[in-house]
Amino acid sequence: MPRVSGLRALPRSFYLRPADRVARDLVGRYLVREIGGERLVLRVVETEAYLGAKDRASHAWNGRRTARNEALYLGGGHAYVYFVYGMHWCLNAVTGPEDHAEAVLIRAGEPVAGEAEMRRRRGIRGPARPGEVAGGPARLCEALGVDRAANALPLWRGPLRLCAGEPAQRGEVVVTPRIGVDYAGEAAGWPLRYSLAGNPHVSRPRPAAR
DNA sequence: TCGACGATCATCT
DNA sequence: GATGATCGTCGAG
Repeated sequence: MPRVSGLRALPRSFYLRPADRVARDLVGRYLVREIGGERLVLRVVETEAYLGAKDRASHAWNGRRTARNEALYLGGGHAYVYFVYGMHWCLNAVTGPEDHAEAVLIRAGEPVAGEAEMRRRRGIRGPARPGEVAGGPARLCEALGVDRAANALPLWRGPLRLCAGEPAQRGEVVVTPRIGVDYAGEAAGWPLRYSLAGNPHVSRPRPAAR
């Protein structure tokens, strides 16, 4: 398990860059969740960038703006949490200037602190296999108790925040197409998924086996 | 071990 | 009325 040293929240300026840059830079950082008197910490091992209006896989494709995705337009550093498939929540960090609607989907994390509580929230009894606790965007949200209530929260402070810590080295990050966006035409092939090479907590490691 | 499929519902057409 | 930025289960090999 990685060491945690001085969890300082990333400043708001960290997010005021294009989503692909932020997505790459978030790998290896820490996601801290304060809930129910517990501190839960994950090391981010997998992210995906969504590029807003020009990106067919994005909820903001073609300028779409609805009550559901309103948080995407808040500007860099805010959380965008949405509900999918009738039962799952997914967490994004909005990036770039207000109204650009770019974001980074946090897809997987490695438990660093509070793993027992995360297992409890996930309904896992006994030891968890690698990736079982937070290997996947919906699993990650369930483990951290992230749902609609976390939508639009600021990530640079408060009960849900992204913190510094050693970012991943250049050669440690694998870049591949995004997961589950086959419907998105050309955008489906864009290399916007970033994961820690060989890390067992990454979701769906099989297609990215290289 | 792997692929197929059903669950389940907010959101949009 | 259709469709997901998913996951767990089940059956086949």
